[in-house]
Amino acid sequence: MATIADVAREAGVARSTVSAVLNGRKLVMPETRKRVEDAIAKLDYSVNAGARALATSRTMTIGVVVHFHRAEFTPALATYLVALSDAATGHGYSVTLLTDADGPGAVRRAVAARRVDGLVLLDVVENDPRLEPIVGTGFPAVMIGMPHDARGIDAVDLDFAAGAGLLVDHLARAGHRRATFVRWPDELYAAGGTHALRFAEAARDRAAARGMSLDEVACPVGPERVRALLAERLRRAGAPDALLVHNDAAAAMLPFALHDAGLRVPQDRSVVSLHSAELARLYALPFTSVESEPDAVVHDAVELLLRRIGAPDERPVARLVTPRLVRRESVATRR
Amino acid sequence: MATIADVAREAGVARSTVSAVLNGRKLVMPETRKRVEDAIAKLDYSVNAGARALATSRTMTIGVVVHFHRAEFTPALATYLVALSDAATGHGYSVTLLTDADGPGAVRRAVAARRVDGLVLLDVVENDPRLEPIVGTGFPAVMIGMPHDARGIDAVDLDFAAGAGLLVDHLARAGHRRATFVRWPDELYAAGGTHALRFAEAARDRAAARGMSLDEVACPVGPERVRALLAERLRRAGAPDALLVHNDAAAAMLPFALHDAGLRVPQDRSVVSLHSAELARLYALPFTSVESEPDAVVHDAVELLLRRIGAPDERPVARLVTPRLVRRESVATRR
DNA sequence: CTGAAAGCGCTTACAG
DNA sequence: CTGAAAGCGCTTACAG
Repeated sequence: MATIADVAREAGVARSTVSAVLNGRKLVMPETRKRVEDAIAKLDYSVNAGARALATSRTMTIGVVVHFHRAEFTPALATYLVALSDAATGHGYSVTLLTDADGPGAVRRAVAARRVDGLVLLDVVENDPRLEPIVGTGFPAVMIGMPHDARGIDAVDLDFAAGAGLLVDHLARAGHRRATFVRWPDELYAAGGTHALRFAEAARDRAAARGMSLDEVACPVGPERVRALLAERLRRAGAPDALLVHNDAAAAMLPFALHDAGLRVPQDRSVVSLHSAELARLYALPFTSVESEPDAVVHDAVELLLRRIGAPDERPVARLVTPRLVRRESVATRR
Repeated sequence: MATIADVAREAGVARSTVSAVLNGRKLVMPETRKRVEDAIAKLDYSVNAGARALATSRTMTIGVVVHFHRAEFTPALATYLVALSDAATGHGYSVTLLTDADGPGAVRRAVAARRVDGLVLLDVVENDPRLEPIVGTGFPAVMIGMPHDARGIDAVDLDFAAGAGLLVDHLARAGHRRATFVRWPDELYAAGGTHALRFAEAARDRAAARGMSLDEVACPVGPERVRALLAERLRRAGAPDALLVHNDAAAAMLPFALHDAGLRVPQDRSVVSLHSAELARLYALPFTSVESEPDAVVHDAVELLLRRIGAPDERPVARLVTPRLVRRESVATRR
């Protein structure tokens, strides 16, 4: 493998001159530059990333910290990882995966070994143990998720409250005065799933403001149980003819539960939902909905992180991604 | 951040002695070792991974190359990525993500910049363009997937032929003489999805050997279309009362198609399937099946890759992971 | 505008 | 068993 010394020799210049044309720092005579570029091409030279990192104290890599529970069951994770890698590559950064059964250990080791210039933490929840190693250190990091106390760390997330507002408004404008709010199980709210809390609070507030009443159903985990529960609720006499859904498992099973109950959308039931974009694709969900915005969220996260790497001492930032309503004709107008 | 020089000073020894206790290469007097270890603890010292990499020419990181098409639609990808990262971490390696809309570009750059010691290529297909940058270079790599021509690169995959054998045998032993073989669309076989080919060929051979006849149905893409097609085939007069499935979309929709057709499993239809483990969990599939073995496949891939990094010149290896039959009472005995 | 020198934080022969 | 020195492949002041 050719080194910068080989290139310098081939071009008949000093190594520092090669370095100068490599990273465009200094002005180099066009003719000299040409000689260097020819030598680089001839020798098929590439900068050794590790050597550059040692000299600059910049690894040009970011670590993405996957929540250890997340690995279990998550069609969305890959989308975020690939999007992160693409976004980072666009800025000349690499992405290294930080996973660990033991949670904060992977973060601590990566930071200590100076393997990464910054961190992206996926799916941050309240009191997330992965924050421990970096809180107070000023190490550049950005959370995807929005815990109540950001502890001085930058954060990006979809604006779940605004999403709830869009969906409730959509039902209200269609004339619905009552809706079943199919939501996550209570444990999730208790465990600090802040997106769930933000959605639920906003949904209740907006519904109240709109004079709409909400029947809440906390859905369990597991496709079969969800399907059975939903079918039972749908069949109940006097059930509202609109559904507001914030629960991926429920959204996925809802078409089948509706089928089980012999109900058509939108003729018999209007449905709106907030769920992950991957879920919508995987199950071809036919509902008017607000979807997660992995590309936008990741784009902002990388942008914030790189800014933070460049300016570690600026005030922490929280950024909410504006949700969009995707219309799919699952809401009928009521008189 | 403390350096090895700080530790040496603190312990009153030479840097090389610190290095020796760090990587246990040389014998160090117990008392000296203790002084060094105390200094390390006191200064909270960690080796700078980049500096070590420069000195040893070993980055201790492996690149995982994600097929650019895969990002689109794949609940299984995250499982493989997390499993890879866990397995690599267990051997002291990091994992960096190599994605690129332009396919081989990411591989070429990572190798040229000496960012990685080796590569894991996920979901390799026939004539995979990601192989181009490394074929013939001897750069350590292992494919997950088993193209017809391995081009000198190590490969690991589930033994799809053996999986087909297990499933056909299971139906045959239960007395079935005919089955509908629900398979992938023709395009997939044409495009070089070698797992599909290996399964199909083995299924036909084994069925013939068992005196079982197979009605083949190539399933299209898209949940709704799959569901409709399956329901139609299931209702047909004289349709076989057993199904052999190798198509994830079809497996996912089959419970619903059976429901649409008013058929019960196993009373009306026996079903066996080979599909991804993630799919089985996500949809709670109730079929006796052979599932992908992400943990075993990834374990073997990492093992082969590390061996290859240590011995670049040994002959290429192909390893098949033995499939297991998971019984779920979806097959009834016929007389 | 160009080049010689020092340094980034390690490891590894090689003397002692 | 321990230590001084050279080197890994870069970048960056600093002279010229």
